Amino acid sequence: MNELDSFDLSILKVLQEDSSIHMQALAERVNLSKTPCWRRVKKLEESGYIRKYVALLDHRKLGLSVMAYVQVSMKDHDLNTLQVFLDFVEQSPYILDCHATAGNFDYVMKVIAADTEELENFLMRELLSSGVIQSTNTNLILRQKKSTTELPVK
Amino acid sequence: MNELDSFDLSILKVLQEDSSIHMQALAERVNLSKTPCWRRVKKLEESGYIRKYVALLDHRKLGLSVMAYVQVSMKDHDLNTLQVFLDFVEQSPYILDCHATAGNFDYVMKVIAADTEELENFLMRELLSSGVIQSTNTNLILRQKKSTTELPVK
DNA sequence: GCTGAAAGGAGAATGAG
DNA sequence: CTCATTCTCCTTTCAGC
Repeated sequence: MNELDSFDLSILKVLQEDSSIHMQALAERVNLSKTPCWRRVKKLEESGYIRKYVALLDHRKLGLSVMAYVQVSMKDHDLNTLQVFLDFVEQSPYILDCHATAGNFDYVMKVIAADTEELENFLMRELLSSGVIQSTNTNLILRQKKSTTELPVK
Repeated sequence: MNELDSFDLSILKVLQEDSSIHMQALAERVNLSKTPCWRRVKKLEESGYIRKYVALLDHRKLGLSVMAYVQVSMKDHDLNTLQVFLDFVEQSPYILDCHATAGNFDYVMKVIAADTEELENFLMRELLSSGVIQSTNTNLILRQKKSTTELPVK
């Protein structure tokens, strides 16, 4: 699948807002009839434009009220140290995002926890005890103003 | 809906991984039969534990290869200035996240764009021209190591 | 390529035990 | 929760534009 036309883009837009929409309603919203609309969706799934369908949960209802950005500097930058760190990141459910950034620190992570105590425990017991971290800098998130999974399509 | 039991938590876990799963398969994975499983899902939707169902897209395939954290300081902190900024944030599709943080800056935003030029344009033309920003600090994301919408359930 | 219709089947939704 | 039933909608195939 090489290029997306405006129909494909419209479909992606709708689905990343609400994937529980029925094929019939989706078709109407993008001005197609059911069959071609369905075919396009399948194509977008197969070609990987649509990675997956997920349910988004309410973190507050789940008792996860503390979020923070944690900047991390590594002790060393050899492959082994890196791998230990990345394995840790992958495995930890508290870490929602982790990116290597240009700047003073090696990585920025977005972390979620039930409360500051759990966050503290995570940072001290789990993260630092992995042995590969030189220093961290934690910025608590005071208020979440916007958080979306919708990419700017079109 | 007050408390979630282990069945509910299992359901949430599965659905935030893959919401395209069929009710039958979901029921089997959480060791329930179809009907009670379906009833629990509906309850979780109605009570707001499940906020929405969405499709996650591949940002690279969509030509969005540049991401950055942009830290922002406001000129003033009166309600009006704040509102102008938040309206701008809400309205801009480039801004995926925006949080008020404890620290030197007022807000941290996660921004996505096609390339550095588009990012630059966004920052200079759109963000700064809103007139309420004092200063910004941009950290390009070099490599995305982990990015998940799955919350630590249970 | 698209539309429209139509058939079949799968799965969602409901009600009773 | 299980069972059984209803019913909606998905999915495919066909025709024709």
